[in-house]
This record gives sequence, C-alpha cells and structure tokens, in this order.
Amino acid sequence: MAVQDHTFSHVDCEACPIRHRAVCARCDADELERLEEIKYYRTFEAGQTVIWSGDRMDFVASVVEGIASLTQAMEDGRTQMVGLLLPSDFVGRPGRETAAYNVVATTRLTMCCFRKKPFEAMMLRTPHISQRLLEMTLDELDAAREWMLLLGRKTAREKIASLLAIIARRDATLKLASATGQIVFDLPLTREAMADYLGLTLETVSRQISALKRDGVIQLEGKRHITVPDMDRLMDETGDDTDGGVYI
Amino acid sequence: MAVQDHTFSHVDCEACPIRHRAVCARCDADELERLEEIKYYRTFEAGQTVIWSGDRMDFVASVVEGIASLTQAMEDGRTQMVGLLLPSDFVGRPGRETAAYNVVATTRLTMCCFRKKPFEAMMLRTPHISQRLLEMTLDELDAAREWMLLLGRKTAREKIASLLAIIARRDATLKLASATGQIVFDLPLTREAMADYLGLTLETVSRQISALKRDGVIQLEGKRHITVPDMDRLMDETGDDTDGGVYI
DNA sequence: CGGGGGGTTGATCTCCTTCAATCAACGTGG
DNA sequence: CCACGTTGATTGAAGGAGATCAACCCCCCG
Repeated sequence: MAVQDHTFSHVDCEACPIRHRAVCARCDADELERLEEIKYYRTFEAGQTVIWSGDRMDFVASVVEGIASLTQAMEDGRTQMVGLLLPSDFVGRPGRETAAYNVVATTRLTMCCFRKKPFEAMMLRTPHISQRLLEMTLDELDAAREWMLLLGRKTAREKIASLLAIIARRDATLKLASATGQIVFDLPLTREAMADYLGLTLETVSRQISALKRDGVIQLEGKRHITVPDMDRLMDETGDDTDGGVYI
Repeated sequence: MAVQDHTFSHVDCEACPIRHRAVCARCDADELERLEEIKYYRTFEAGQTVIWSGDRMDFVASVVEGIASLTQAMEDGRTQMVGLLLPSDFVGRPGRETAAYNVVATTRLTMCCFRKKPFEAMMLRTPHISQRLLEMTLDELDAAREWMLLLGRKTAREKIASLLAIIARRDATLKLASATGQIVFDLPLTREAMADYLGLTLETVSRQISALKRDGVIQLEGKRHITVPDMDRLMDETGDDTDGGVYI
C-alpha cells in the first residue's frame, strides 16, 4: 500500500476513507458534525512511538492510514506484540487515564484523534458510537483469542504461515482481487516485529521464511515482497482447521 | 469455594450473588423485571461440556457460580484455553449465531441464561446493558492481551507462577483477607487444564509446580491445596513488572 | 481386587534460542 | 568516489528448555 500524501489537516468525515468501518461508522450526519468539533489529525513517521505504556492519554483515536503496533514489554526487554492496528482500528480506552500498551507506528501513520473527555461525554449520549465500539471490541477479542492459540500451541513454521496468510488475506480483500489467483503483497513488518508478534526470535522468523521459500510455499523478492502461488498450500501450513471452508 | 446447593430454579435478580458485577449490573428495577422474563438457569456438573464450538447457540449467559473454561482446539488435538470464566463473566456474543469456542464446566457450574433474540432486542433499547457489556469486553480484551505476553514470552516457571498469583489474588479478594499474611487456596484446575491454559504440557506443569515447592515458593498439601508463605516472593517469580506497586 | 483418573518422575529427543559471523543496501562525511 | 557505520536480514554452530515417551504412584470407586 503506497504511502499517500494527504496532509489531513482537516478532512470532512463524509469523505473519510474509513468512514464506514471505524468507530463512527453508524453515526448520522448530525453526530458526525459533533465529532468534527472534537477531532484532530496526527501523523507519525515509521518507527515513531505514538504513546508509551503508562503515559497519560487524553485522546482516543482511529487509525486512518498506515499500520501501528500495540506491544507489551517486560523489564528485561522481552517484548510481545498484542495487537496490529490497521486502518479503521480504534486506539485507547474510554474511561482509562493512562495507556496500557506501547503504540508504535510501523509505517507512516495517520490517526484521527478525539479529545477524550468530550468523546466520553458523547458516548453516553450517542448509542451509535458505543454500539459500534462494542462490536469492534468483540472482534478484537476474537482476534486476540485466535492469537492465543497461535502463541500457545503452534510451531514456528505454522506461526509464520499463519501470519503470512492473515496479511495475504487482508491484502486480497483490499485489492478486491479474487483469492484464487496468485497473491502478491509486501510485508508491512520487519523480521523483528514479526518475531515480537509471533513470540519467536527474529532468527527463527528468518529461518522459517527461508524454509517456506525453499519448499515453494512462497516466493521472495528482496526482503519484503512476497508471492503466494497457491493459497491453499499456504493455508495447509497454518495448521488451522480448513475443512474446505472459505477463508474469510 | 464450596459448591453450594442452590437449585436456582428461580432467583430474584435483586438477590443474585453477581447482581453488581454481571452484565446486568447497571440495570434498574424496571429493566431487571424485563430480564427476569427472558432468563432461566442451567446447571452443569464438573467436566460437562456446555457448548461445542460451531454449535448453534440461542442464548447468552452469565456465570453465577462455579468456573468454566473457554477453549480452542486444532484438528490434531492441540488445545489452548482462551479464557477462564468466573462468576459474573459473560458467555456468548450478541449477534452471533454459533459458538466460537468450546465451553466446559471446570467445577459444578450454574449459569443465568438469556434467550438470545429477546436479549439482543433489549440491548438496543437498554443502553445500560450495552454499556456494561462494553466495559466487560474491554476488560476481557486486556486480560487476553496480558495472556498473550505470558504465552509468547514467559518461561514455564514464570507461567506457573503467574497463574498461581492470579488465582491467589482472586481468592484473597473474595475472602477479603489481607494480602500480607499467608495465602491459602485450592487450585480449581487439573494439571491438564493448567497446561492448556499456559500453553505447556501437563508434565511440564507438574515439574514446575514441584520445582516451586522444592524452592519454598509454595507449599503443597495433596495435589490441589496450596499455601503461599510470601506473596512477594511468588510475584518475583512471575517476571511481571512489580516496581513496588500493589498487585490489584 | 481390578481399573481408571489424576499426578509425578525419569530418559531422551528436538525444536527453538542464543551467540556469532557475515552480507546487502543505504546513507554520510571526508 | 570510496571508506565507514548503520540497519535489516541471513546463516551457522552449540546449547537448553520444554516436549515426548514411558513407567509408576496414589487414591477412589465399583
């Protein structure tokens, strides 16, 4: 996904690329108008930290463009990514004073921020927002639980295949390409970020990617550009229950 | 926690033991009355399966008494617990037709079930319910993410210590005992269930419990009865960030 | 008495980590 | 333009934490 050049100094909500998927998806014109009053945009370069865990946080936000990661760290440096934030995903928790995780921009990142106090007030008056947020939170909980299975029980090879499958699937839906043909995409993550996501070391990530390449499951150009010649083959490697189902 | 003998054929919501923590916590008398109309109780013996993943589910529920586990399984039998359901926890997802996980009663279990359709209809009219459900879901998401760190990055010993600490803490608050003295509790889980929760084998669980006992971190009577002579010592073993904070 | 469920312990194996060397791409300053 | 440092990635060798396979124990119950 090419980085775009929008400045986002101000964008009309109606024209927003994540209008129908974000926390504001159910809002009517009137409600959007009130959101416009409390929103502002912030942009971060790849690698920049958006928030440190424990920091005071006086906004919540939607990811508009780019990718961010949610990570937790132990004192000795061991790090686990606990969420990958894609466009339309929500950041922050209403009712909470401080950030619970580190948020880092993985790519160039634009967020639509809402001042927390007014947003919380608005949530009480606007069921459309809480309803959508509940739905999104339930989805995230499902994703987190799927990831728990991966972290707790999958082999390194299965972990890598699962991550590639998720990214491939997401990219395929974005591009509206049929999932039957070759799937081509760029990894939005470094090997280290992948390792943090998968609960592995970056060396193991590198080795397993090489192994999948050697076995013809994927093709690599450069470090990041990936071709999946046969999606079913990749799915077989994930260890997931496929039983002929469609991978949504 | 002793298994109680309530039949729960019908209990007045006002007298319910989880009245102030469950999904109905914020409901007023009027709203409770409407909930009474769509609720019914079900009880399961330890070991019984409440729902199989994929099964049609025409209710949602609150755990009233006992413990249930939420598990995900791979075809080859590898199993990962993705949630431990304690009294007041919510089961099921409004808007979803089929169960996403296996739900198994770990102890004798009583649930307060709501017929799904009327419950969903009521949610739309009753912000008190959705608000509370959102709050509970956000808490569960945090718990799931904490568990991701455990699964992805902690050693077997740290995993065991973390689980013991969580159970000890919960029991201490239930008993309103000061957390400073000795903490004594019974494990509500078999070694196998612990293994499924921690992403380990039951042999490793057994070995690590023996090691913690050998090192004096815990004392064991029988297989399940545990004494923690020094909670700080146990916390040190979890690998978590303590920096003098109170363990809530 | 036999059997089964839950648990412990031992021996061995293996997958992943750790430590380390090397490489390619890139920018930067002399 | 080249030397140099940096960053991200690959690959190798060695070691170890946890898995696997297996024997055995304890206790309860029919």
